[in-house]
Amino acid sequence: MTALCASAALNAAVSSSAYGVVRHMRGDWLKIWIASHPRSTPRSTALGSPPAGDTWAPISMALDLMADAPMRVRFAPSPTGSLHIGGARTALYNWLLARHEHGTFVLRIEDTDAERSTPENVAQILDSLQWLALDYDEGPIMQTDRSARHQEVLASLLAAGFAYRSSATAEDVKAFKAEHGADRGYRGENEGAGAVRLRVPDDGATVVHDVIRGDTRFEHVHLDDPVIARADGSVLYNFAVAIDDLDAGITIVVRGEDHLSNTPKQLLVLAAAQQLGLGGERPLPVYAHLPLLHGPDGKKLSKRHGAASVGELRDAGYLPEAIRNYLALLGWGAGDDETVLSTAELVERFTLQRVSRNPARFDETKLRWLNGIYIRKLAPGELAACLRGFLLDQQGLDPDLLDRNPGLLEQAAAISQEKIHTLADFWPLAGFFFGEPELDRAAAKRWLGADGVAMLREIRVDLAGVDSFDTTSVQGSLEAIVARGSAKPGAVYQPLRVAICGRTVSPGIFESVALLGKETTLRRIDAALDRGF
RNA sequence: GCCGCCAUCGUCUAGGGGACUAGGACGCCGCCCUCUCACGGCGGUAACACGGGUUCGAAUCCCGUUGGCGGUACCA
Repeated sequence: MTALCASAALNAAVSSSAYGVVRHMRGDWLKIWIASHPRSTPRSTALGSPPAGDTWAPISMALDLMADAPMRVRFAPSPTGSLHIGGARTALYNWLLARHEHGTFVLRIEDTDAERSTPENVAQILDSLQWLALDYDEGPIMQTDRSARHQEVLASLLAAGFAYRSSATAEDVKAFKAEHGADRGYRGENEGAGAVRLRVPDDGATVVHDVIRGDTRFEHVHLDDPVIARADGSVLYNFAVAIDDLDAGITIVVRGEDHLSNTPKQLLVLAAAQQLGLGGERPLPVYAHLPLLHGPDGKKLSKRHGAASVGELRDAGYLPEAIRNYLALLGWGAGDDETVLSTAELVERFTLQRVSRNPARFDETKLRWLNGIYIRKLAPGELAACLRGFLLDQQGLDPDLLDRNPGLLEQAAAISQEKIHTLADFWPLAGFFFGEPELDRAAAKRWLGADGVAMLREIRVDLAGVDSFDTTSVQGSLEAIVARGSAKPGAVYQPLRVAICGRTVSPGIFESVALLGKETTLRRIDAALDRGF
């Protein structure tokens, strides 16, 4: 009992040191927030009495550990597909935590599923992380590279009787439950051959110390003996993840809530390894299970939900910093009413205590809004650089189109900046600066009727007489037309807009005409006139 | 089925016994600005899942119900 308390306190102290969060100090005892939800009512403990529960640790022990137990976190994606938004959010939270605490961020690739893991997926995940600017300090550790160590531990577990070989099938497990009750965990026999199962004791329970959810208790009697290695000896997730986290010295495992139910199995593996002295002096990690991300319909996020992967977000024209900001807000809040937070501010303010327990829906409209904010924050030159990369790499545009006229992209970017929400919005709005636009028939019908054509003739005459053709002079010329006629401003500007860009929407008309230049503007007016409506 | 997690506006959230007539942001609606679209400004719409209990007092603590989600693979 005493030993149990001490080891729990040890864990608590280590994890606490990792965040540097100490709730209370009383005498020789220090209260740590990990064992119950940080925002829950503190457990009452009489002054001077021995600490109740496992939220208290001796101060001396904690201080010792704090000194040399820096936080180590990891992100461990499985390369069975591209990096999805949920994975990106998990990576971001780990990264923010590591940077906030000056800890270490380890990347591990969980490729033990040879059937579904591919090098292409690994490359894509690495690329997505790099694009999001989530840099790691160690790794990538390939899980398959660690098979020697896995085999070593597996053999020890087998030899010591913590695990056994069994040929039991899913049907056997079902039959067992039919006989012993649906809530009774499966227990097998050592057959000396077959898959390796971990032996779960019937009595007792494993408690997951979760810094977001508090303690979650899993009664052993309900737990199946988990299969930890295939019949061919290759190890499975719940085994490999536990050993790898232990060996990497991970102090806190931050991952999706879908792993919560698996955690007791991993803890049981860890406990067995520790009893065999296979983990050195290292304390076990504590856990933080993040709420899941759902699609707009409340279902699990999938390919059907539009931009579900980081690559698709990139193709849709979102900026990495906007994505980091938005993803951070999905399950975490700064506590005040701030929603626009730069990455530096995120690092500064991020703590696990403020992570929500509720699942969140991925809603692209808010991301669009945030992305617009970040686009407007960019200097025109920076925006032009972003646009150039996007148009060339994501949209496969011919570089000649952009480079034919040096400086044009930056100027077009400058006058489009407050009108676009994503990089993808730019070309439909401002592509007419770079080549002949397509004419929108509805726009022509509305604005290039008899009145429009007459107005266009008048505009053509006046603009032909403008010499310097900068924004100011163009504006003066066009406003003069409005002033001397009885037409509303729109009756002057819209026909001209449709003539030069083919549609009713464009950047400011004065800026657009000036940037397009006198020659092109007049030519497009003539073309519209010739077309005859 | 079993085991577990979760439950505040349509969405993301603030809230942790009295400060709640429940705050902010996105969206939506209206007005202002205005050459279009945007941007910006102002205003509005809209939520404590339900039922018990504890308490002088519950969005907040407890229990139950309902609902959602996850796990239950020789996947991760």
